[in-house]
Amino acid sequence: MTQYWLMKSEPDEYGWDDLTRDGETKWSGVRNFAAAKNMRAMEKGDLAFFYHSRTGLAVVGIMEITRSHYPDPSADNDKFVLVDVRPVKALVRPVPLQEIKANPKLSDMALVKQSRLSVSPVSAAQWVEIIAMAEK
DNA sequence: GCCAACGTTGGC
DNA sequence: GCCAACGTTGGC
Repeated sequence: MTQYWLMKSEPDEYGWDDLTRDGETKWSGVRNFAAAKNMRAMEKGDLAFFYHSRTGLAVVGIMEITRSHYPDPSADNDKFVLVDVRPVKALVRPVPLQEIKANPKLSDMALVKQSRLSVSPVSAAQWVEIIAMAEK
């Protein structure tokens, strides 16, 4: 069963355009236990939204997890992991945080409830809802 | 750029 | 093991 996720990055640091240019990237730099736990739960083939934080504030694209978690060589212990991701496609229209917050169907999203969590789970219903919003 | 929220660290 | 201090994130 495919699981769904949402992963944040600041577009100034590493944005959707960088990912599409690279074709694939290692999702690194996560130093938060809750986020790392979510990364450990990811499986190859899972899908994830790419969210632009700070200066973008919108869900912009869809990624696929191409490699499940493995140790982060830049971490000084084994608590933190990496996954590999590739871009699947950009959303027809980016879905802004404002609209997500305004949508009662999405009020339970970790993105809304726990804004600082950089890697969070998305339910199938939430996933479908955001795709629908992008196609409006 | 500011600051609130919250996760982590470290002294006790 | 608790909790105050500190650091980081991310919306505004």
